[in-house]
Amino acid sequence: MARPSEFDRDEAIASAIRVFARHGYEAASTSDLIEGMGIGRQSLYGAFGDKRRLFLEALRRYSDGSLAQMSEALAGGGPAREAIEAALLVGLGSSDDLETGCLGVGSIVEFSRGDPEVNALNDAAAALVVAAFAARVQDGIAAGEFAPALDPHAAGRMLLTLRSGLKVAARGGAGQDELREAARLALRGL
Amino acid sequence: MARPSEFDRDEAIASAIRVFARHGYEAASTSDLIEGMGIGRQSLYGAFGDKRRLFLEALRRYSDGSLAQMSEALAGGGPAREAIEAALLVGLGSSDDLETGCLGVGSIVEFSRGDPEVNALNDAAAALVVAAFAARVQDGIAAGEFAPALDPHAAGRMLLTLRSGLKVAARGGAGQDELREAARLALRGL
DNA sequence: CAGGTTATGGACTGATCAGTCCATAACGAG
DNA sequence: CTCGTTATGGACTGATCAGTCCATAACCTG
Repeated sequence: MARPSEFDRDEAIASAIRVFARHGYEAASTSDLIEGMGIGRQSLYGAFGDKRRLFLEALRRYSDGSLAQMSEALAGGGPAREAIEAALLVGLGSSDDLETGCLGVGSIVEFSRGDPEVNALNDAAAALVVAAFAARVQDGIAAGEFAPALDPHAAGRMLLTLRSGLKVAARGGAGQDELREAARLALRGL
Repeated sequence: MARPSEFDRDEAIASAIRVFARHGYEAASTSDLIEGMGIGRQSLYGAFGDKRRLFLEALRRYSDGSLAQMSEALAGGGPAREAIEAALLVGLGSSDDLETGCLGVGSIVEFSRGDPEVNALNDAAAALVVAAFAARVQDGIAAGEFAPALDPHAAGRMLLTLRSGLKVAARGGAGQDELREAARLALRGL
């Protein structure tokens, strides 16, 4: 056969996610990526195509991981309100770790609606997050925690919007306590 | 004396705000700025120093204008809830106008806490917005609209976070109706 | 009208960008 | 051990970047 890769593809993408999350797409140079991923230039192009395709793969994987974290939080057994609060706050990146950022929010802010493939990834991810929130809201209504008149899907969209705001606040330096208090206050409406 | 400028400085900055809001700081080239502002290269450097100082001036002016818009909405005579909802939604950029963006959120996402001067501008702007929200919340408590136990300052921070989320949603393509519904739902907690 | 001053536009610069080329290295199959 | 195949690293390319230089144009004061 042939010479095998010297790097682990999953680890390399995880590193690329960090680089893109820190700098954004445009401002992350291929040299940043090579250094951050610990691979050679030709390996990057051979394994991932080009910077854009690497970014799309990183965005897809980031969204998958983020949804998994939130789903796990939402699956918690306690009251719906507490599970939703936990899902809102999971993986935000504390003030200890100022280098992290959200690839989803970052790509929306950077590209707006200008890139069809980014749109498709973000739209799909948003639909899944909204659905996950909506399902837990529905549970809460059934359990008598929330008002019966509440529209679960609309509540889900509000919670996604709120989470975007929390991510911006976290990236802007807000501490864990401020974020939690903001989440709690907004959740009082459910 | 000397030859006078052929362009209006305020209009040029307003144009620069549009260019930076659309592309972000890094991705806005000096050629984009020159074209968007309708001035020559040397005029840009002569009048504004360099790209970075132009950006800082644009960010300052954008924040001033944004605060003015929100203050005007908050000063509306009706119920506090309606004024706050209006302030949350003002100037978000509808789906008709997909080119606009928020320089404040954009700079937080792009720079995180990495640029001290950007930090200072954004921190000052955030404090003013939070204070404006908090004052109107206080009014609402006094008028019996909101729960007396509500902490106005914490509510103000939540509203700023919510507004950031709404801006991300707007940039991601959300329509005016979705944005309003999300704002209303989150406001039910006050 | 003349002279000092500032604005303007176009050519230019060194640096950096994403992406390619190519010689070489490392592997499995025979 | 040898050969075909794939991975790797370093040099390289044309394009674009932010910012500068300079000759010229336009204005106000005297």
